[in-house]
Amino acid sequence: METQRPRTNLMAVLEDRGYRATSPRRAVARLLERKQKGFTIEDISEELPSIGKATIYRTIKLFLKEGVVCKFPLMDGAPFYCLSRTGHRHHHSICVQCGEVEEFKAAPIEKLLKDAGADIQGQIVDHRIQLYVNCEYCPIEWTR
Amino acid sequence: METQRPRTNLMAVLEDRGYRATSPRRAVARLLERKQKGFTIEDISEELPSIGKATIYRTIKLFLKEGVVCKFPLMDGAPFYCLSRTGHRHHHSICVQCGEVEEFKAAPIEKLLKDAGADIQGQIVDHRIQLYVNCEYCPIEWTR
DNA sequence: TATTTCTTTGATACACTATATCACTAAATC
DNA sequence: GATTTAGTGATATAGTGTATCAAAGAAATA
Repeated sequence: METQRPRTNLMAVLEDRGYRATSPRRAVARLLERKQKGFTIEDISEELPSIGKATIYRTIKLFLKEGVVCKFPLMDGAPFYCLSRTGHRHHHSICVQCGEVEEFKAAPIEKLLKDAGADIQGQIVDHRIQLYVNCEYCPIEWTR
Repeated sequence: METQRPRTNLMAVLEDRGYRATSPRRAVARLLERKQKGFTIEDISEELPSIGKATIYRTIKLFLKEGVVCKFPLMDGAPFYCLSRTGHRHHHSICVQCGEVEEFKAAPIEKLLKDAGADIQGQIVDHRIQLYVNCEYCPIEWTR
């Protein structure tokens, strides 16, 4: 049996990859593991004021490289991060009100777009999809 | 009959919207109208060195607001711009080698994702799709 | 066309996200 | 415990973009 949201042991990932287990990394890892929603670097930095910002950036970037954290733009382009729960290729739906992030998988993009009748020239190398949503727990705001 | 790539009269768009026809704006408009590919702010600034950078940013932002220019991130997140040829809702495929940008339309995202079997929670408010491709005129590089 | 009004410009300072540098610290290894 | 080497924090710097504000110049009016 598995919980609905399996959480990676972030520190273990780094140690497995040969990185050192330092206390700043442990602190960031612990904090991220408790995150239920997406976050900004500023969020992390404010919650761990004793850790240098450069280290926050470096540590998040490390997690990003190791595939346990994802980065994507909000609607206004501002960078936003979240824990990757599956590790597999996926996309994100971000609640524009509360910052909750859900992962979703879709058919391979080529098939998806072909089925949709899109006419793509050339060979697809990579792709990005972001969905901005009102999550099921947030009242819908029609101000946009 | 229409050419394959109808080009907007950018200056006319601004004048129709009540903005003043200044010479920096005319210069940017003329330059953009000749662009066959995507571009960065730096590109424009280098090609129009006598125009202040703030004005370049302001003018591109104006075109963005009026819907005749699009902005999106490259694979590394760097901002990239292109002329909008259709004006309608669409997505972009960007050649990772030459910067050529093609617009494509797809079925409404809800249908597209539903057909693909994606399980989306909540109400979709907005979405972004970027395809990174090798365009038909660029040799495929397998270095990635 | 001269005058007035009000938008726009360019220079500059600043904000924000992120990386580079480098002396110092602290893990891991010997 | 000493040595080696990776990592840290402070700071400077880079890149993208906006705020400010005096000066310039469109457009409107007389």
